[in-house]
Amino acid sequence: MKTDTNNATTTTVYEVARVAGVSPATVSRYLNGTAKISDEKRASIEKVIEQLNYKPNVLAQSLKMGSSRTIGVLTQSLVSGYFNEAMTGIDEAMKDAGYVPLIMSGHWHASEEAERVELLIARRVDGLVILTGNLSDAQILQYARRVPIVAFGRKLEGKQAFGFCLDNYQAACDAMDYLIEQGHRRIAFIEGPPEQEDARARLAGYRDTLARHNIKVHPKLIVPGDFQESGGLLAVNQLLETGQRFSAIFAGNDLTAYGARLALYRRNIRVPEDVSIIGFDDLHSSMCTTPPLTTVRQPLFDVGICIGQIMLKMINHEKFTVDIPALSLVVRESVRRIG
Amino acid sequence: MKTDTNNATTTTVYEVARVAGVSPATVSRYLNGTAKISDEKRASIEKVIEQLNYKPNVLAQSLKMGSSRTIGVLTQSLVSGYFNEAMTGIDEAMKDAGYVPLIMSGHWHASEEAERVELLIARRVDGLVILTGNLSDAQILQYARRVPIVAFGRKLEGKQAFGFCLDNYQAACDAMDYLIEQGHRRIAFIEGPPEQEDARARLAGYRDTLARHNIKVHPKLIVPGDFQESGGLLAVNQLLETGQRFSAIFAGNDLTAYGARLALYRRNIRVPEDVSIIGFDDLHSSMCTTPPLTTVRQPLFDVGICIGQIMLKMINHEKFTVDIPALSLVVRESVRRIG
DNA sequence: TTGAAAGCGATACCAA
DNA sequence: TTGGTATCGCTTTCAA
Repeated sequence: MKTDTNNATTTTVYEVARVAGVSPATVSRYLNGTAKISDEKRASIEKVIEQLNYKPNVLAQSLKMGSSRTIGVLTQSLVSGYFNEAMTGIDEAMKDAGYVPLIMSGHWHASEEAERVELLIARRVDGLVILTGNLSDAQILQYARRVPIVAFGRKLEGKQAFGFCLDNYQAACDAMDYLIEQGHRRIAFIEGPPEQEDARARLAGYRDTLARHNIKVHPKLIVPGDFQESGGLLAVNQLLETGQRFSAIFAGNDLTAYGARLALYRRNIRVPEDVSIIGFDDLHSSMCTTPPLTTVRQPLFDVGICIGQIMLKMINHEKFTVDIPALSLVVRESVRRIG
Repeated sequence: MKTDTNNATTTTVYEVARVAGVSPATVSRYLNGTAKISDEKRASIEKVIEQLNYKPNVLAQSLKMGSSRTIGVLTQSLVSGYFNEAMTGIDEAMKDAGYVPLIMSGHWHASEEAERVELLIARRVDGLVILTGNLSDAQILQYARRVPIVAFGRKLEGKQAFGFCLDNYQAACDAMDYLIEQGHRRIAFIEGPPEQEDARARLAGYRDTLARHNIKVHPKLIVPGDFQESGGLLAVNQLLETGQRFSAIFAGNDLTAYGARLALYRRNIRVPEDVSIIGFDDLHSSMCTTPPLTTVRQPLFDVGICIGQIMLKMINHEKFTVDIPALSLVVRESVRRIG
């Protein structure tokens, strides 16, 4: 009942073999270089392939070989500069090995993430990359029994599973040290979603560094955010409306910093003359904000490369060691020395 | 010589059938609801599937059905907010129909694009979406003989091909009308890459609108850019260094506007008090620049939805009509009324 | 309603 | 070096 989608009849190894006067096995051997072929047949096959514009059906190959040369990537947002920088690295690291990423987004929603993972597995991806998200470690380990997994944004070690994260805590400490070194004492902090490990680590870095410098942690200076611009905007409004005094803001991430900066702009509070801002992530656009944002650089591209390399090793059952990329403070112009 | 990648033996319809005491055909029928099944067998199958945690092999299904339920998307950058907003729309539009996007990037390089397209076709995607890029229309039409194509960023009409673009020219005219209405006469324009149709259309809109208002088109006010922040920065530097006078800048796109804004900031030129800026694209972050950027909104998400819907129709050989989303000016705070 | 078997397009083993 | 053929996991006639 169903008509062919493609008008042109697809050419197959059989077709090529027939026209070239050889067996399909030989054509396959030619394609994969699996065995020596007489020059005569080789020439013939080459000609026919050219002439018929034959392209092997990857689906059939995958089925037969038990490997789709595809690796599934579960991201949380197709539009996030943060995730997409990592995606680029993954793609870069795997493409030379002939792997193609199949990307799906879980939108930070555990049940949707689980659904996507099942979809990816059903498509027989050779490996799975999970970029943060809300799945439990137990669930991931469970999936790892079906497919090798490398996760980013959580520590994980298992039979076919490996996960790592960057040292957000240390980087937050460094950022705070910098702020304090620049003379800031009353520093506001805009949180990220508490269910995200990274967000908690940054907050911890904030608190601990203050404590280490014997600066009182003022609870009113810690305001909730959501890692989005709107959260940053609201947070600063709240800070201002409740009359807090602060000379600097440590935003949970760059997006938050953007929102915070806008809230300040609205009230004619200058950055960095009146208030300093420091972010976290170093999104591409942070280079061009007004003023350019001082922030913590997350080397996401390198993370992606790293993920890809581990994935490759795992797929090939090779041992691997990991060199986790380091976070670093990038000083631009949104923080001013005071006092 | 090669060991199984997956430790667990994959369960198949045969396995399920054997355990459930039915034929594989019946299991398949159950899976697809292709025929009535006795309650008894149905229950039995259900139980076994559950117990064996059976998931159909999509690869095998695809091979058999001649459809991979995958649609290839050729984008130009994995990190571009511009493209990714469209991606989201495409994903949204197609996922309910069970289609999954397979994304590859051509990086604005015709030969790489061609390579990716071949890869996508080899994977037997059911359809292909081409987001702008540098392939020739002829090449695309050629590919369309093998797979249905919908292209964005070019007008195209063919047997299995359809392409559309947004009216960049008209939107550029609108933006210019707005600037002029606000009293601006000396308006600088930062170009995009001339090989991109959109860039040319915007420039044409700039020129023509000026002409229509009997305002002299001053060649020195038109400076090259590259649709990146750096291009915008350089362009403004050039403008300033060659001593041009201008009260407003029409940036070829938002990224360019960001760079331009930074160049101005560096020289203590205020926006919009001293110079107004208008962008094009309305990237998400343009909402939060300082000041928020007045720009032309490209409804990329809607474009994505539109692309997805057309794709679906094409795959199903249904007629379709297209309602091309409109561009619109979004007035924020980067343009000031003068004179 | 059900089962047997052919076939999707490739690969690789076994013989020759 | 080559060819014949079984097989990957599934769907779908065709018969029963």
